[in-house]
Amino acid sequence: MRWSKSFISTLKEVPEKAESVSHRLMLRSGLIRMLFSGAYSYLPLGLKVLRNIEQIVREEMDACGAQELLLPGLQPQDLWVKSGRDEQMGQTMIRFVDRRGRKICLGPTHEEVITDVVKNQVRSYKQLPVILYQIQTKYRDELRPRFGVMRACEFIMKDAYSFDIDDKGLDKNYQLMLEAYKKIFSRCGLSFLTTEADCGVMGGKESCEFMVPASSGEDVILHCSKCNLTKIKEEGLEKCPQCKGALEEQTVIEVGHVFKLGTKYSKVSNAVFTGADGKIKPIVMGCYGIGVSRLIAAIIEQNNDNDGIIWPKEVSPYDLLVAPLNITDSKTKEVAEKIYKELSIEFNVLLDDRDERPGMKFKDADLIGIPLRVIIGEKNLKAGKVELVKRQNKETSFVEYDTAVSCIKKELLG
RNA sequence: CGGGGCGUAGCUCAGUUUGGCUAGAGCGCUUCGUUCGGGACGAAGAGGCCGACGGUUCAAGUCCGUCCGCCCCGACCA
Repeated sequence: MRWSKSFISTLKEVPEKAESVSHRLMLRSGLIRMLFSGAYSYLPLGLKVLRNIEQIVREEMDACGAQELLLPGLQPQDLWVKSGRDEQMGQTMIRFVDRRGRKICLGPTHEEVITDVVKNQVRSYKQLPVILYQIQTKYRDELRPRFGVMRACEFIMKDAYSFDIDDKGLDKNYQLMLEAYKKIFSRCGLSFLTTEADCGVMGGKESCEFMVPASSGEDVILHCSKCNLTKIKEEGLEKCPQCKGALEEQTVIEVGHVFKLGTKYSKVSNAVFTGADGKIKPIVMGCYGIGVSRLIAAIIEQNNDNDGIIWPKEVSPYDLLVAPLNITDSKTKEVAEKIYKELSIEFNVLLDDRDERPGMKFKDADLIGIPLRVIIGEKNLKAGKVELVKRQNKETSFVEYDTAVSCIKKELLG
């Protein structure tokens, strides 16, 4: 992509309304724009990041045997009345009546719908176990949307559901998902903690949350550095209940939550199967969520400096930024174009071909945070060299420009 | 929904206390020139229903009322 033709628009000044680091940087680097409180447009750069995260999620889900499907965002309110969650959801669920007088809602989550789908397909124990997942927009009329995409009324979630014949099968799939989640968050460049959690309106008997330590987090956990116990903050709790060690508070962002649901939903909607023994039993379920859009904010919270975002390799909107400092110099342009064209075959490359001053290019490059950049300047070119800079630590190296392509390739693959 | 803050150019903000001629600055944008390794400089331009509606007044960005929107804290939240 050529910057001069792209829809990238950066902001020099800090938007006053954005308080959290990630929200500010998302606005400044042109990832998102607000439509109204709680609803955000993803601009091309932001969408690239979103797609990269989705890709990681898909790969890890597929790797553990989960199959992707897509459920409707529109749901009959009736399903929620049956599961007993209609009242529980309260005003968080967006409801309306359609022209035929049908009571509809915009899905805040999909346990009811997936259970309905599965119960109509599964008859026998031979069809189990199965794990299904989707990546989809959820709608929640939040009491208080905040911090940009951190808590929005419309957001993207990966939700997976496992279906087993018994608790033993559920335990196995639950464990499988825990491991997949760890891989996903690691690939996203996050350091995270897991904590036992309350099942809340989901119901079920066991649940685990994935928490990303960050100053703008909405939750607070207590961590014992002695025995590594981590739990949601409770009033009155001063010493570690396990080893009596000191507890530290840490604000965190919840990026994932997994639940052992058991038979809560299968019982009410009669999702049953015939076992090997000929007996009819309810399907044993688990559900597993990741806040995909929220992950972008969490990643930025943990990967930034005063100059801007520092994208982890796998989620970065581009692999490489090619920055010719003076586009009107023919040699500079020629070398930049050559590097750009040759590397674009294999990688996502952004070419800053704007006729702008170097200072502006450096500032923008730092802000949008592409992990690696190659700077082509007249002085170095005269010595036959171009400059490679890593965004992470601004580490700089010089390479001969006729071998630049292979050097960069090596760097990108390494 | 309770408490607090704020709405003036694309962005950041003056101006409102004490009403007064044609509403300002910086950045950004357009054109020209000089520049060119960390958000340059000069010149000339474009860009505003001062959130909306109603009231007070000879006169409202400024005072009063209602509404809308945005941000923060709280309650709430897979």
